Amino acid sequence: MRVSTRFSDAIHLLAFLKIYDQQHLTSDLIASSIETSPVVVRRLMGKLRQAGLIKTVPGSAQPTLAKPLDQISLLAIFYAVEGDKPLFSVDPKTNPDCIVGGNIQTVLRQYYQDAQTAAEARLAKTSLQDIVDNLLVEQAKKEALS
Amino acid sequence: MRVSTRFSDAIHLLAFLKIYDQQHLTSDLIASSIETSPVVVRRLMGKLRQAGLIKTVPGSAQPTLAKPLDQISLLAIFYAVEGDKPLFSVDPKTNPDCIVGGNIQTVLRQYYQDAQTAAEARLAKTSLQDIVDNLLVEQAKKEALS
DNA sequence: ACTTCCTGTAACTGTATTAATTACTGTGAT
DNA sequence: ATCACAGTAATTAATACAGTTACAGGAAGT
Repeated sequence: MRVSTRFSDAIHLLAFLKIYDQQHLTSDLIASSIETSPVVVRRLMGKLRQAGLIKTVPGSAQPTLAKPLDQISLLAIFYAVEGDKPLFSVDPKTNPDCIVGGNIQTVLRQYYQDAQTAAEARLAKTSLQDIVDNLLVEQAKKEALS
Repeated sequence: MRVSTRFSDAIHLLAFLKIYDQQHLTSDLIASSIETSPVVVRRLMGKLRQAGLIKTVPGSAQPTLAKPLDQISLLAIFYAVEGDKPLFSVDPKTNPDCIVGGNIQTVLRQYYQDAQTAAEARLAKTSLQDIVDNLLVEQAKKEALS
């Protein structure tokens, strides 16, 4: 397994909402920053809205963040777009008549959960505020060099 | 992102080598425990051999672990079969003329690396010895109930 | 009110990844 | 010498994503 770019794109989208906070923010404009299609953006916004991270009004081009930046963690975004799917997947069916095949799922699940929890704890420590701060720092570095 | 069942299957395979340590261990027999095809097993064994975790001799049905159980960590197995691929992937190309699009990869890579490292640290703490021990405990539980 | 722009979704397509299958070469064991 | 098996390439099949098209309905400007 492997996490799709949905997670990255969702973070991108939310940061974009903050940094380009203006009246007219269409899915087309956001899509041009992510370099994807507006439909993908709208689908992402659907998930983020369901998770209570943004507010949108159909027809109006005015999506807004539903919470302060520092109260949106990367983990919340991860759950919003990747949901329940575990990072590590166990083989759903193995030979039950074998000491290994009959018990491996039970055993692995526990260790996999530990590993995933460790990663999630790290994601929980970072907020959108950190991301936006870093984006602006990186941008300033570039401008200083040009 | 998401880790394929290769990782689980590789752990399964190695545990099987230990628990059914006998003269005649064909890829067919191992495959019947994982419930996959013998070719998949041989491919997995190829990667595990390259990583120095097992020893095999073509033609002989006698794969063996190359190290003591407690010196094979889940992380070593993970690297052997999943290698370089990161858990979280960043969108390879976003709009460079945008504050977000032009800097998001740099920023995310850092936080993604932290999260992955946290997960890997957890995998490093668990050895095949732990897995085999747990498999036998689970098996004993089952037998106690029957 | 009417027109235009936009969102929210469904349906379909293209593509990449993974596992399964087939087939072959070459080594080991008897 | 024969049989069993490993190693590996090539093909097929299944699945998951992202991209595209299409359209119904809401919002905004005139």
